[in-house]
Amino acid sequence: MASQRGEGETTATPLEPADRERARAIPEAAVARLAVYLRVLSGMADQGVTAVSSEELSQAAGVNAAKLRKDLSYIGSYGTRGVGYDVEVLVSHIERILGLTRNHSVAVVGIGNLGHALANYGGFPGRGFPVTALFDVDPDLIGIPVGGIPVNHIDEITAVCLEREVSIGVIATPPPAAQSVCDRLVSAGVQCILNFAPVVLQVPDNVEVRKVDLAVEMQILSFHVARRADEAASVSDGNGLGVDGMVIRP
Amino acid sequence: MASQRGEGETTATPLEPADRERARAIPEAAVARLAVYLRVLSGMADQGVTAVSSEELSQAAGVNAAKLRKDLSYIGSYGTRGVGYDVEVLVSHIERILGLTRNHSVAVVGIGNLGHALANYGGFPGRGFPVTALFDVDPDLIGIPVGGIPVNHIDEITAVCLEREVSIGVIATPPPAAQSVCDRLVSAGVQCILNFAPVVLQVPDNVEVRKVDLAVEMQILSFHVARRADEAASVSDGNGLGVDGMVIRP
DNA sequence: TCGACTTTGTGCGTGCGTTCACAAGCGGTA
DNA sequence: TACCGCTTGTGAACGCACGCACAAAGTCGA
Repeated sequence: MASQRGEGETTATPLEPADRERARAIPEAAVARLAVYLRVLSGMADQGVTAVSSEELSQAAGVNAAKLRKDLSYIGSYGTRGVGYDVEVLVSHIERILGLTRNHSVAVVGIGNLGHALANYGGFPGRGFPVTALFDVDPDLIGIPVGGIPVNHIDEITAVCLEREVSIGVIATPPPAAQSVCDRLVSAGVQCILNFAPVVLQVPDNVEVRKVDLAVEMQILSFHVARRADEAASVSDGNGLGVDGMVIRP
Repeated sequence: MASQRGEGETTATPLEPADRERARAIPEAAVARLAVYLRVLSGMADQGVTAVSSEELSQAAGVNAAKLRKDLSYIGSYGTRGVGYDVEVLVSHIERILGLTRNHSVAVVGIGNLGHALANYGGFPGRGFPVTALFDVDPDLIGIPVGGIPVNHIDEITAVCLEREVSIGVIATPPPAAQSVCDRLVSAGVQCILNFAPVVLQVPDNVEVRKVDLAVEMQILSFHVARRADEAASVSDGNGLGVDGMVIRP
């Protein structure tokens, strides 16, 4: 982590002070949507589309057109009134704001089913996220290359992360190991963590954690299944009476 | 597997009308947190803890205590003032609200790296989500069991989903196939979809979609890396010190 | 050059979700 | 039984984000 930004020359495009100001003010929700816009725009660019209106783009991204324009306004005014947005221009500005002009070296910890899948994505979806280090505790895995990267023992995490300038750590371990792995990543200077383990991680303030929690996602869906089923039931059973005779539906 | 929910008598515990009313009013964000509370509580129950205060529970779940109490109040008043909550009671009420008293049969479409990983979880984290069907287009995969379930051809999706009463579809296909798979799931009567493909799915209003988007997650982290780097840069124009006094430039 | 049309950028009202703060309620204790 | 301390449950204030609606600003055709 120490020399992530090289001295003198850096591969990353630094943000203009005006943009810094902006970046600080972008709502988290808008950042997530910007990433979606970026993907849609990239797809359009690949198909030779050069210009797009907020209406078209918003529809492709599945959001409200006004919201999209507001989101884009957070990063500056790069549209042309009466015409729309230049796809290339928008792509490059979103990439810049999202920090995608620099490479983010990724380490995956826990090479089980999920870890394998993640490692094999190799250079994550959307590029710019090369997986450069893999870790596990299983002696049978150490040294075996997965997706082209040999697996290191987890004890080497600090040294390897520093050496390869890992900026994002992905935790794909069993739940009991997650917090300990997290602590090690943090002490190796990793400030951004993507956590697949169903555990609430405790981290210092200066570390950013995003969690991907399958169980929670499934349970949210389950909630909706149940809600739907109950709505259907309450329509079909037809008495509209609550537990103690209280009328729920007027 | 065909008779997961018997005809006539259902294994699912129906919600009382009073709870139905409540379930409808629970904010989406709160539902997600309830799932987290549930996991923490289950862990506590396994360790023999029988009672817990909102303060303890909120800390373990990584949220504000007041928010936790409000979240719990959405599902009813099951705490004891001056004491706290009974773990078992809370677990069973959250399970009921989230619809976890019934089994939710899951189909995974796209048996690549990720699909394999998902299928092998076998009965999803937290139980209650048995994977009962797998689909792919690759002829080499058809019939091969993964995690105990043989892979079906995707053309059989409607028949198999209906037969096995699939209520949740998981899309783990390459992006170009996702929308088509989604359409097929919907026409097979699946109303809840968990989408891992980096595509914005278009679905009818009565279908619930949750998406897990690795690229977006990585890019959000990237944004934070960039923001941090810029903050450090704007601070360090002289002292070379980072946020917590750590030397960024040796 | 002018006018009509199109689309952006944004000020503002609205609604939802979070947080605060306190009254209500319960168990323990004298 | 009456009091005390603790914790819940929730009313109310706050803040953020969404969406509307419109002015500003640009293009295109005449």
